[in-house]
Amino acid sequence: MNKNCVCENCEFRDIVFAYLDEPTIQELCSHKEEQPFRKGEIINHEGEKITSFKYLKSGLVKLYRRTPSGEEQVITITKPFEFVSNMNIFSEDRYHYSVSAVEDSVVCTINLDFIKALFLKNGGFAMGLMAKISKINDKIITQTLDIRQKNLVGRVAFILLYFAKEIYSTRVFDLPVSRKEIADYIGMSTANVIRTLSDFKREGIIKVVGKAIEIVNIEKLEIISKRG
Amino acid sequence: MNKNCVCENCEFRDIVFAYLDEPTIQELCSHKEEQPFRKGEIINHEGEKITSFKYLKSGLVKLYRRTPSGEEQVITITKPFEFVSNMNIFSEDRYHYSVSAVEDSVVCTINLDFIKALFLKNGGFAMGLMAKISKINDKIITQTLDIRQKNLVGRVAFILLYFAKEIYSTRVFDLPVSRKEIADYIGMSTANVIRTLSDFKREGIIKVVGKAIEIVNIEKLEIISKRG
DNA sequence: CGCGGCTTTGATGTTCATCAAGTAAAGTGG
DNA sequence: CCACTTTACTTGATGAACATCAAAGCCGCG
Repeated sequence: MNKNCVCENCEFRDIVFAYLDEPTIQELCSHKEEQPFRKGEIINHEGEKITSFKYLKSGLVKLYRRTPSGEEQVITITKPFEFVSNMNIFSEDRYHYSVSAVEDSVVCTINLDFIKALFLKNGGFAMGLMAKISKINDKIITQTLDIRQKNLVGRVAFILLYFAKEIYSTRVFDLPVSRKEIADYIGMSTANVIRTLSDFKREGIIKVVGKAIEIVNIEKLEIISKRG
Repeated sequence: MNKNCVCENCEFRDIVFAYLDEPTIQELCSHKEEQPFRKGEIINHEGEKITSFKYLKSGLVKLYRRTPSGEEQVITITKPFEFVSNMNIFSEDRYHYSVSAVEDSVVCTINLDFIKALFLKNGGFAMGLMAKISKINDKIITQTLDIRQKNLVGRVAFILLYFAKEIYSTRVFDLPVSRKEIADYIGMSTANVIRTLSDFKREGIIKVVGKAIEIVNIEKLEIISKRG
């Protein structure tokens, strides 16, 4: 199984596994495997069979699907302990969406049958997991609706604020994705995403050097995002 | 509680309550209340406290929210046994979205604490409910992504097919919503929804008289929806 | 039978995608 | 480590798609 079982310090315990007693956690831990992924690697693939329960321990991942016409639609980009690949483990036997690492990431994997058995046995665990998965689904739906409602500049502002506030908690960060991926995220063309970033730069709202972003005037960006 | 407890014939038993034994179902039934809603009435309101578990027994409902700027965003329109108001009963204490009846509807209501207790006690029930809620969330996300990817005509075609296939299972039906509500659903302007319907009519793909719709050439509509 | 809301259509303008062409950056093989 | 190749980024010009505005028709309801 895994070499160094450091589940003791895992944030996840507080969230979903809070209801488990020590022996169960030990057993869970012995069923667990940690898997590292490099930036760009695919964690799971649309259509693949779901055989394990996975959650992101560290890094950053992108949830996406491919449209019939072959383009990529980014559904969300999310950080540790939001196990986006697992939204339908109880309702489907195959993944509906793909997940890939947009930064070097570590994923913890537990046999799905083990989790299901635990779910059946332990009501508190079941409820914690249900709450967590509902929250994630809700976040995705809300974000999608928020984006849909905005125009181009509003969307770009929104996504910059999302990275700054939700993901990195700092006004200075490196974009983890390409301009095209941002475009696929907010449903715009790549050219116009770049154009809008250039506009923001010209107006002194942000500083951009390649992937490096600094939000200079966050208030203005908030206004643009809201008004958009 | 309720006068005539006809839960025996409720389709819901097969879905979520399949795991419950007869006494529990009887108890559940005695906790249940049926509530009728007229077309247009609000079933629950964004921001309201969630105090009960609700599911749609008959009719048709619209899940929506109001944007900061006051416009309505329709999230989905759905039929019985897809209890859309309950997607976050385990993760939030207030509704994030509003639900209203777009046709005369009957909603079954069960005290939330009772459901939660059952969820904790009965693993099978918990799993059934989890699967159901996941499925609904997934359906909403998939539909939103499908719509987002299409252009105007594709979206209108998609929504007509949705009513014809998913909701009414017939090529001839009455639109349960106004043109504006369709526009709010697919994220387009009302005028352009109407224009597109007129175009379809002119091309002989559909017949439209007020709210009455007949899909004449369903194959063509499918092509438009897919290509859109 | 007249009033108000929903629907319809045309005209106009804005927003945004697409195309093209050029530049920078990042791999890749010798 | 450098030349080469490829991929990502950038900007401008153009046109298509779509929203908005306005005016008129329709329909249900008091």
